[in-house]
Amino acid sequence: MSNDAHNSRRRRSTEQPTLKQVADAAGVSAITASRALNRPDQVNELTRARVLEAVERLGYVPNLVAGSLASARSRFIAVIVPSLANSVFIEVIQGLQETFEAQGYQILLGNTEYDLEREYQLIRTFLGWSCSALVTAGLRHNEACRTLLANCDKPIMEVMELGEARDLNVGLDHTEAGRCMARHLLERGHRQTLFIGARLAGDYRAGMRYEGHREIFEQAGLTAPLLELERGGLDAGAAGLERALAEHPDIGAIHFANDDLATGALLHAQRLGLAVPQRIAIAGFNGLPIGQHVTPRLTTIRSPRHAMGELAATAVIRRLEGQRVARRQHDVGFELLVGDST
Amino acid sequence: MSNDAHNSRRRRSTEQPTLKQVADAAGVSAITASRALNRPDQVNELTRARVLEAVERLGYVPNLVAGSLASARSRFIAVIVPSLANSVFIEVIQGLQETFEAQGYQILLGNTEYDLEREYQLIRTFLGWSCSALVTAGLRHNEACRTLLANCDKPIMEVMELGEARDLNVGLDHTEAGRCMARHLLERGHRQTLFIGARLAGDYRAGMRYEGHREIFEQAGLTAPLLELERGGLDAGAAGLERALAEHPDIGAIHFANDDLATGALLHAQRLGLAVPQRIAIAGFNGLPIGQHVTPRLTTIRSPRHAMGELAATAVIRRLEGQRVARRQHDVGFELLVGDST
DNA sequence: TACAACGATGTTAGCGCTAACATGATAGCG
DNA sequence: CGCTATCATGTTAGCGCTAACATCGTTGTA
Repeated sequence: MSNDAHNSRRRRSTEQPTLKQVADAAGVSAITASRALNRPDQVNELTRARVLEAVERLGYVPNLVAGSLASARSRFIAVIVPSLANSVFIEVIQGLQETFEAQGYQILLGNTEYDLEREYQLIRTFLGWSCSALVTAGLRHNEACRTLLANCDKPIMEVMELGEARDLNVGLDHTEAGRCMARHLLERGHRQTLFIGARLAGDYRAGMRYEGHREIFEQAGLTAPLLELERGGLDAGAAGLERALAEHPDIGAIHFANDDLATGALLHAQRLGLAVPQRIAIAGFNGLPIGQHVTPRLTTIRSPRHAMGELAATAVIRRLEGQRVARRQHDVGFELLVGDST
Repeated sequence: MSNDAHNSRRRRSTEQPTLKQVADAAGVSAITASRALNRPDQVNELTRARVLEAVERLGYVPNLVAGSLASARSRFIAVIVPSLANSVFIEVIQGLQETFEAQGYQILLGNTEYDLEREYQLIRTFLGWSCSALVTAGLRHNEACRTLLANCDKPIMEVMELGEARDLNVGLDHTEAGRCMARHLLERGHRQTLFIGARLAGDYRAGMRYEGHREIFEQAGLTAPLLELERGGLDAGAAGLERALAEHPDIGAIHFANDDLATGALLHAQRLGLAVPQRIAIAGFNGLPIGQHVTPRLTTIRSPRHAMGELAATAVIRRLEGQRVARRQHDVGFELLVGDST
């Protein structure tokens, strides 16, 4: 005995009401109910009111999966970053999220852990979710990933750095940032300097800053040695300072790849009783708040990371809405914050 | 003239190959191809090899939207946090993400900005995506949200704090943490103390810590005034210190709601030439690395946030796989880190 | 008055995949 | 040898929604 019209092969799992039920309750067809919810201007105001009332009464929650399948569009934006441990990416994500969510897009966040193969897998997954657009941190991808991106007609936004982007690009010139800090150190009279970074294979943008740094010092006829650490963070910065003093006793300034390292070193110098910048000058990158609170204030470079996220999202949204994007490439620039540590 | 069998109402948008095409290329039916990809043990090894070869050759990317609709299951886990600006949530998210992604689940991240109405909207959206489970930070939700959660048969995990959870719960007792620090301050001989927090309506867990703090001091016959700031962060901590000294000149110790505020205050005290802890003792909460790098080291409470995420994810996964979850409620505890600032 | 133009709504046919059931071949066993 | 159990694969019928086309009344216009 079937208690239903045709229970031959039913498999509705949840008892959630469907759009059809809402439509029946409102006395309209399913498509009208759909339009009432998604294209309000295409239905009569009274009809819409009845549909909304039925939605409310039945506690209808639209099945977005079905909607995406039918329309071949989801309102997902894939966002792929190499790390969540680094606050830099968090700030960009925040800018992206605020802007996208305000327009009704949902972010799908992927974390590659600096692994390009994982990036490929993530992009595959996200494409499988018919995401509307892709935002990735960085311009470097592996072969498979480049193929996937090339064969995909969705907007692709590459953020953080500037360069030969596939499609849209919002970022800053890291090589130039490295040059900028190097020039500052030179101006301050530092001749014996060291660049300290961590895991530069992954954080290749730090490597680019080192290249800029080296360029300037070599132009001045000076060497610019590099010290690469196994890990990042405050502890690593402190350890890096120790190693620097041991391996390069005559060093006068250290250009750190980021503020975490630099702050760790600066606070450690305090503990060691080393005068900063007299005995050793310290510079960072990122312009994190902590750098402006330590004494002496850290010399660093600040980039508009939140704005970078907003600008990137805005450009993607314009593209998705079929509008022209004014600039495919946008340099957000950076700002040298001269503190008292150099 | 149709160049296709029946182009009456075609609307395939992308030219992405479908599972059917893969199946044809491999000489099997669609369902076999599906099984080859999703239930490898249910198909013959050779058949599977042929399917995988076809997948590779055609560059097939599974349409996860269609799969989810058909199976009424997605591999999404909704994760809802009140803020991304606070590194505390980031660490929990990292723990969640690592664990979930390792099991093939994708995180859908929502940010409520401490707004319970936004939380409701996010949960609606995520349910619309047929997420497999929901992880939310905190036990407080608004009426609509509670209804939604009550009528939803998916695993629900509430993290960060312990209490009357709807389903699963992993967290720590914030009231007890507040008591713990208060006892420490009492032991150190501090009688005139002040609790400083920011935006406690949103960060109600800080409010719970204050309640614990007050309880202990009132039991000792002492008052425990509260100073609430408009904003958080290092700057706010510095400003809070100034206000505390102005409004409570006889104060000997400040219990800050978190390490950001405490560190800001501690570094500002340095600049002001105030001896910490002799003139003013400072305590925080969270156990952030920076607190262990400043001089004097910050007294604080560390909670295992990364582990909290891992444990939460593990429990949810067990539930999803139909296994029994040993403990519906799990207290991850906390640890008093006695520094030199108290 | 006839006809186009438009607005509001409905009908039909999928989107690409998988659950449920069906089938057929092979193995195991008394 | 007939029976059931098991494995590998196929057929059918949706999942819940929306695109595309169709319909029907109402207006405006020559």
